[in-house]
This record gives sequence, C-alpha cells and structure tokens, in this order.
Amino acid sequence: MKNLTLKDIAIALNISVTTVSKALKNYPDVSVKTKERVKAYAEKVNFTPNSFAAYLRTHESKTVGIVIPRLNHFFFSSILRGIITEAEKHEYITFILCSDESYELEKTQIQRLLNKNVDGIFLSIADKTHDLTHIQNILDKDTNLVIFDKYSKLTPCSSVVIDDRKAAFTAVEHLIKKGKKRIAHFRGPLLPQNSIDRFLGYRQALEENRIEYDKDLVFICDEINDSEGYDHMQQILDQKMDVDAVFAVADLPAVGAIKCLIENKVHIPEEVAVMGFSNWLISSLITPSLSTIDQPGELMGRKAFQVFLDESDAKKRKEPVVFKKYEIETTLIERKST
Amino acid sequence: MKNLTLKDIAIALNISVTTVSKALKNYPDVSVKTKERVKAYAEKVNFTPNSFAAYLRTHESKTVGIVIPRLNHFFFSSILRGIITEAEKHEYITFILCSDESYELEKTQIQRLLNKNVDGIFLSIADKTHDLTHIQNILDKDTNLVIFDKYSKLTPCSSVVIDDRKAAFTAVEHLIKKGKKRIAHFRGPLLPQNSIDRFLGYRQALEENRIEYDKDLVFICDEINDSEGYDHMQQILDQKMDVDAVFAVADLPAVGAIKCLIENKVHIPEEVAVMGFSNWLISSLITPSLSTIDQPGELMGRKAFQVFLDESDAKKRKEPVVFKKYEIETTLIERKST
DNA sequence: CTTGCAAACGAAATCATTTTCGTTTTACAA
DNA sequence: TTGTAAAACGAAAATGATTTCGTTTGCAAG
Repeated sequence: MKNLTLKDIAIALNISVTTVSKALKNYPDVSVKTKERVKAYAEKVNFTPNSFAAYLRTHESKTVGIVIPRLNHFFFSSILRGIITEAEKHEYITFILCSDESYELEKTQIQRLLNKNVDGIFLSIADKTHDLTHIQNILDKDTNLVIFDKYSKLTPCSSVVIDDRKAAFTAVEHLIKKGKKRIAHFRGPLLPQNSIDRFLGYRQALEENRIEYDKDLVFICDEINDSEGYDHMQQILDQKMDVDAVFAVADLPAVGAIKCLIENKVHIPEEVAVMGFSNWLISSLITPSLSTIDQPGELMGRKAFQVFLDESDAKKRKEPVVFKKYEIETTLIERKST
Repeated sequence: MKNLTLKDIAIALNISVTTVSKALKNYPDVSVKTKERVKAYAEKVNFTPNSFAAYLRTHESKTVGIVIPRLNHFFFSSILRGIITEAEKHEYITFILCSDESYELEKTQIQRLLNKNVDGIFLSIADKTHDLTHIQNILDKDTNLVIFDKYSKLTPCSSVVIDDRKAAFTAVEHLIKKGKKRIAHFRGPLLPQNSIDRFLGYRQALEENRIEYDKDLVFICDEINDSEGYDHMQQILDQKMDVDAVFAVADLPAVGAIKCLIENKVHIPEEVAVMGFSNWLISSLITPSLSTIDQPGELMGRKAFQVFLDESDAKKRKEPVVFKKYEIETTLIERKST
C-alpha cells in the first residue's frame, strides 16, 4: 500500500496537480468549490504531503534536533519533555542525540543533525568540550541554535539558563542561616561554566557572611554521581575534618553524602546538613529528604523552543536576530536534610 | 553559505552530476582515477548528500522513531539509549515522541512518524491503549514495527520484552524464602499486559508454595508512583493488617512504601520486607537499599534495533519476515530491604 | 461585436539525488 | 585500417510538492 500523492488526488478528481496543491494550501486563485472538493477528498483518503518532496522546494524540514550530554538524567529528561511537547504544538518533530559528555561525540552528533537539514539545534554543551569550532559549523549553515543549561560565554547564539551563581549563593546562605559555618562544597569538573558559577556562588555566600574560605573544604566531582559524594563524605569523616554542612553541585553527590552519613550514624541535619542542586525526583524520595534548588527543566525546554521559533520567524522576515540570554528563575526547596 | 550539491562538485571538476554521484557511490562504470578525484574533492569541501533529495529516489529515510509512554522515566531512558546508540552505528537517526500513557496521543504520535516517512517505529504501548487499529496503519504503510516492554498479545510484529510472570515469580519466591508468608502486592493498572503478568507471577509463587491467595492484600497503583505506594502502605499499617512483605509492580511504589515504613518506625526487612521491580537508579540509593528485579533497558533497546535491522534487511531481500518475541533475561538483585 | 479584465486553472520549472539507458571513448584483435 | 567489445561518461527521466508564469474562460463595459 504505497503513499498517496498529489497526483493521485488530481487523477481522482480530474484536475491538475497544481490545483490540488494550491487548494490544500488555500491559494486565492482556486475557486471555493474546488477547494472544498479537494479538501474533502484529501480528508477522506487521509492524504498527507510527502515531507521530503516539500523540503526540496521550501528548504524547511520542520524538524529540530537536541544534543544533550546524558540521557539517563532526570533534569535533561525534563528539558527534553519541554522542547518536544512545545515542538509538537508547532508541527515540528525532534531528533535526539547524546554526546556522553564527550567533545568528539558532540561534534559528530551536530554533524549528523546538519546532514539531516534540521531547522534548529538545541545544545547543552558537554563537560569535555574545550573549543567551539564545531558550533561555528551550525551557524555557517545558517541553522538556528539555542543553547540551554550548560552554556559557554563565547557562543554567538541565544541561551536559556539559570543564574547558577545566584542559585548557589541562595543555597549556601540557607545553610548559613541554619547556623552552619564549616560548609564543604562538592563541586563539579573545572571546565563547565555551571560548575564554575556554582562554586563562585558558594564563595560569595561565604564572603558576604564573613566566613573564611577554606580550599580544603572543596572537593571535585568529575562524574557527578552518588559514589563520588559518598567517597568525599567518607574522607571528611575519616579525617575527622571540622564540617557541619555540605553543598553539592548536584543532587546525586548529595544523596551519596547522605547515604554515607547514615551509615556512619551521623545525624542529619543536626551534625551535618546537606544541600543538593537540581531537585531531581530522588531528592524528595530519600530519607531524610534532600533540600535542594529547583531547576525547572520543562519550563527551560519550552522557553528554548520559543526562542528558536522567534528567531526563526525573525529570519524569515529578514529582520536582524539579536541573541539574548534568558534566565529562568530557580527556587530553594527546604526539606529535612537542612 | 548554502549547501553544497553534486552540481557544485560537477562544475568544479568539469564533469557531469551523474558521474559525481556514481563516483561517490562506487559504481563500477567510473574510472578509478575519476573516483579518486571526486572523493578527494568531496572530502575537501566537506560534502554530504542532501538526505531529502536522496529519499525521493530511494524511499529510505534512514530515520526511525520511538514512541514511549513516559519520558521522565529511568527505565525508558535506558531503552532510548540502547536504541539511539545502536541506530547511530548504522547511520540512522532517531525521532522521539511521548504518548503520556494516552491512547489518543499515541495515535497522533504514530501518525506524525508515518508522515515523516520513518523506516521503522519502536513502540511501547500506553497504559490507556485499548485497541490496536492505529498500529495497523503502521503495517499498512509497510513501515517496520518493533514493540518493546509494554506489549500486547495481539500485535502482528516482533517484540522485545521480559518474562514478567517469571520475574515476578522469582521476586515473590525470594520473599517466601526469607520466611515471609503474608505478602501484599501493589499491582499496576488492569489493562497493560505487564501488570497482569506480574500479578500472575505473584499468584503463582504463592500457590506453588502453598500460601493462600488473599485478594485483600492486592492494591492497585494507577499511576505507578511513590505516593501510591506510600498511601497503600499507610493503609495497611492503619488497619493493622497482617502483612510481612510487599512486592510492588515497580520501584517507585516500593520506595514510597519504604518511606512510609521508616516514618512509622517499622523495621525493614525484619517486620516488613519490600521488593521492587525494574532496578531504577534510586533503588540502590535509598536507605535501606531496595531489592528488585533488574530489567536491562539498554540491552532491550539494542536488541530492538537489531530486530528492526534484521527484518528490514529481510524485506529488502524479499524474504518473508517471521515475527518473534524476544525475551531478555532479568536478574534478582538482593539488597537491604529483604 | 470587440476589448479589457479578473477569476480559475494548468504547464512547466525547480529542488538534489538516483538510476536507466544511450553515447562516446579507448583498447585491442583482425 | 577497420571492426568490435569493453570501459567511461553523460543526458534525461524520475521522485513529489511548490511556485512562477502563462492560458483559458466568462463577463461586463465600451
């Protein structure tokens, strides 16, 4: 059972292919009567135009692509959801690709999307990405680009992000307000901007509250998983370091820290309070529940698509596109761990 | 900066478009010398053929689509990963759509994929799906279909699943071996086959171990989330029901049950043991850690793609396609909650 | 009865690639 | 030198929708 084409409809109604096409697209030079006939018949036989043939003329694929560093990741799943559902509303359909936090793979994935002539690309930069020439390829091909969450200061495109520094500041200040003074920070890798900004927010909160910054209290999580949080916490306990709170770069290391504290029978939050970041599902499910910063992924995804759409429209109208940085509000969520 | 075409290469090298195309595709009627010239030049200018134009001739889009009931779902994310990475290896690229467990949306999403002329569709059936005529559309259009995880007995296509009944049987028998006799079951909705099979496995394990089935110990989780598990557990405690173990249809309700037990200071597993299903990340992170059945999502995804590829090849060679049900092995993971 | 004009329709070009089939070139034997 | 087959190449059709531009038709004004 092959696909129906305009030609099939034309033959069936004994008119030309041209008229069928125009009728379906509401061209003014087709009589109302003919339009009705064509539309009724197209409806009846469930005709949908072949998107590949359409592309060849219009150069619009009605297709977008997402490249994220990780798939099995609560926050990115939320963003996906936001982009995809918003895209559907506007008749776009979405390719998904994953960079696995690798620079090389990120390059490859972008190339794959460009080869499929997507109208837009949504990118969250991999931790290991150290230069941005591959992003230039996107712009050279005149494909729209929106960067979300993990951004870089150097990309000539719009971005949808949170104010990591401010959010981290809020988180740490929350710990300070709870009377904590020796606050450890489990930070992320050195390259990504997010990880840097959260660290800066941590330092700023200490400074503004006249707490001395102690570099020995900062631990690096390369993979940002629970076991790193567990190990760092265990090290703190083993060395009997003076620590009364932990601010982790993400929820997973925070959960690892909590697990370690429970096993060592350290009271949370009385002896050591724990603060996460992102508000993954898990943060509300563990006992004690984890205080964290809510990062509204779905909202970010929806916003990202709208930005794409706006810039896409502007381009079509030959208006100049002004790149902007859209910051989505975060909120502190206080739970039992603080 | 527009896209390069065969024509551009042809002009640059002063040969015909035909020859360029043939050279790139290693046709035998192009001299080795010309092939080398063309390939070298194509490489130099970074040429990639326009996939839309290619489709028009070949009717192969090199594109597949996935429809899953939920995006923010650890297990489905794993499956996604399996399908996507396997697809990439074979030069396919993947559309993602979500049915939100809705029958209507599932229909729409399948139609969207068919409109994009995907070569194959991977589907996990929504909980609310009650008939399968929309699936017939896929087959009518001669598009390959592979169903995974949430299947139906009635679909004329191959499927990649686990033996839910056997896995549930193993889980419940594990509880029985631990000396538990009053085992409650938090089951899923009534429609999906998985939920039915897991329930049947539960009953079978009771029967074979001469434990009387008590229908009052079976609770339905419609949404399969943690709060349902929490509520059912609370009800059991409130009514002082005689229950010494819970087998939940999935990890989330099990986690909810554990949360409830902790808050009520009931000892796990001594007083009440808890068994989950799926081995989500969270099951290893909570305290006490959750015993569960490992459902290898990524493996299932990879297998699903291979099945698609095999059947696709068979079709091309005009061989008859025999639909099969592929069962992936599950394993019991014993942790602290039992 | 012509002319002008708008409404309605259709032929054909276009998009970029693939592939069939026909033409030209080369190589070599007769 | 001629004939012939193989090697190499290219013209053109085909894919299906879109759009430009041209043609036909009907009708009213002059």
